[in-house]
Amino acid sequence: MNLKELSRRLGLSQTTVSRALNGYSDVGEETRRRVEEAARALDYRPSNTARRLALGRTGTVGILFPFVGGLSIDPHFAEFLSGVAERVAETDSDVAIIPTRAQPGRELLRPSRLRSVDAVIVSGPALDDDRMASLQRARVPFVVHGRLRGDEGYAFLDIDNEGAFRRATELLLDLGHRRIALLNGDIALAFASRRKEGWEAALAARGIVPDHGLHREGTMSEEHGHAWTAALLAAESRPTAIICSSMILALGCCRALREAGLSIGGDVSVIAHDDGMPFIKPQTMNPALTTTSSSIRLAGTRIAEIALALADGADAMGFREVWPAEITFRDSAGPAPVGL
Amino acid sequence: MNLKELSRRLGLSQTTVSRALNGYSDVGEETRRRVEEAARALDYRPSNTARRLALGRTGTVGILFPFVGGLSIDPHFAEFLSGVAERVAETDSDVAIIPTRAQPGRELLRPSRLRSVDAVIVSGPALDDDRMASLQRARVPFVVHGRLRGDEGYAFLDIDNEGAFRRATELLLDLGHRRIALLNGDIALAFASRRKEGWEAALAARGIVPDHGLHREGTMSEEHGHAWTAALLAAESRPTAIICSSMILALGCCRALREAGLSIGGDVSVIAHDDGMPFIKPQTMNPALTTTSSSIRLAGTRIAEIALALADGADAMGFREVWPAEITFRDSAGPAPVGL
DNA sequence: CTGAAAGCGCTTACAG
DNA sequence: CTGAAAGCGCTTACAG
Repeated sequence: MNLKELSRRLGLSQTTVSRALNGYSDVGEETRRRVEEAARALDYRPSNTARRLALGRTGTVGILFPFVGGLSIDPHFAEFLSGVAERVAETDSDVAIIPTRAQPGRELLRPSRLRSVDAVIVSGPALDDDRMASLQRARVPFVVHGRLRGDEGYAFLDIDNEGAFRRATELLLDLGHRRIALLNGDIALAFASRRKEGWEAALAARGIVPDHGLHREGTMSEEHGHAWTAALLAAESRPTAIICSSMILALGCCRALREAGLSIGGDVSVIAHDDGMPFIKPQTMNPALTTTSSSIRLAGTRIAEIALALADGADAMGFREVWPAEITFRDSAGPAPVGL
Repeated sequence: MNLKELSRRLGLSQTTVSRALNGYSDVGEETRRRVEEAARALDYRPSNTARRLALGRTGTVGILFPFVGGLSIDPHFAEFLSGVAERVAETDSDVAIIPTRAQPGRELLRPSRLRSVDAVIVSGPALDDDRMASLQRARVPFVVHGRLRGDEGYAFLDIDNEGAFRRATELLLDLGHRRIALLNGDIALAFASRRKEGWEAALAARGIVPDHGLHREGTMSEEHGHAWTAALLAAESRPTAIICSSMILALGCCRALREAGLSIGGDVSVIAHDDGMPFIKPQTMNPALTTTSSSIRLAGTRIAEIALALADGADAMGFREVWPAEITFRDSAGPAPVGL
């Protein structure tokens, strides 16, 4: 059942039927009713493809995976994607996943893919990320989740990673900690780099030279959280506090602390960044975890909104948002143990 | 730059240019070369939309979220999705995410979405799932990850959930355990239901009446793993072994056991189902976890292949696969403690 | 308020 | 080996 057939049966022109179905005001009340009824009865559904061709819009928003480790959708990205998908589903558009390989220099973005898309969401930019440049060259509207140093003329939504980790570090310094470790995400990624800067800035402000042995970075897995913590504890001079860039790292970190017989919040304080993932919650840990937090899912829905607006021709420069992270004090952060 | 313009510049017909670009054999060698060169030089990229309209294919594979808790992409589904996306990316097709609401009876599948899709992947079917029926009515080719009871005439790929959990239970029975708990996924979902059956069957075969107080079900979160285990330990007659339907549940389960001062593999044995998610690995746990395992990512790539084949008109009845799960014995499963 | 017609940018029988 | 033309199924000035 297509438009031609439907209008033939109704004895109306395609024009009128199309206008009736699309809610134009200049269609007779009675006519509209007849058309809508017939469409329902005959189970007519317009072809999206034809619609898109006629409208000059593809009706899809593309989403690029985080740059590094690009082949797996990690839980953080999954939650972000949920937010994006939920918001886009409220419209007539689709979300298309555009996997990109991590090999630098190799055709990261199949240009043909970009033709199927009205706007693109770039997730997890790396410090030397060239995807934004490619997109600009291809003149595809895009918005970045995160941002690079100079945040060069594109739309972005980022959280204040530097500020969040600076404040977390300050909080620990205020509690008397001096050896504060940071278990970070892949340092090639922009967010991890900023978090490191926040940590360094807070230490430097108190005249402490950051000990780079206390900074670990890589994939944010439970395994890494565990291994890095175990290694830090084995070193000659162990940290009294550990900041984790994700709840998953924190899980592994806490496991290592418990295995070492150390009390969390007593012997070693822990602060974790909480992206608001529903399946691991800081408040149900034991002890409850002090966190910096920001909903990555909400970021997804907002970014989807921005992408949709860009697809509609909005100016990218109108969307440059930095969200603050919230600090929540719970039991896992306590005073530095005395006598160290 | 479109086909019309490109062919005008080349002084050729659209027909010839199109055929040259699409690798038809009946184009002059010299002509093909000229066309390809010009296309590159002028950065010509065909419109996917127009292509799709002409070909009568949408060039996209849709994927439906797991039925329950449909709004969030949980880590298991994310890993599955990674496999799907990776495989589909090798073709010219796109993956479109089609979120469905969990409210039963409400327009779960916006029919208009199904028009944008050549084939659909249904993930996480529920026992009373009506999406398959909808898809059959709409005559959209689809493949299900999982299956329902009667596996009614559709393509599916499932793992042997019943067998895996039966064998896990048997293994524990062989070690002398009698009170074996099962921390399960949402029992409304087909996979959880089958796992429960496997557990019951193994117990029944040894003349043990399944104690339904030892069966817990719901979202597979760390929090639930912890809370359920804590509750089981608080009961008058605690289990000596616990089977977890996912590594995330196992994480919470082990945390509760450690908090209770119980040794894993000694006081209480643990077996977990491992979907092969890269960020939580059973072999790096302490002790290493005994598992039933099957790569959910591999299932994703295979399911994508099936969906692609169905889009090409393959017969759905040719794809009915049940994959076995592998059992790996590690340290978390030991003999039942004596004197209980 | 309604319709005839052109156009979106491709593919592909069909003819030469 | 190449081209003129129809067709995919919509939308939308434009005319009446």
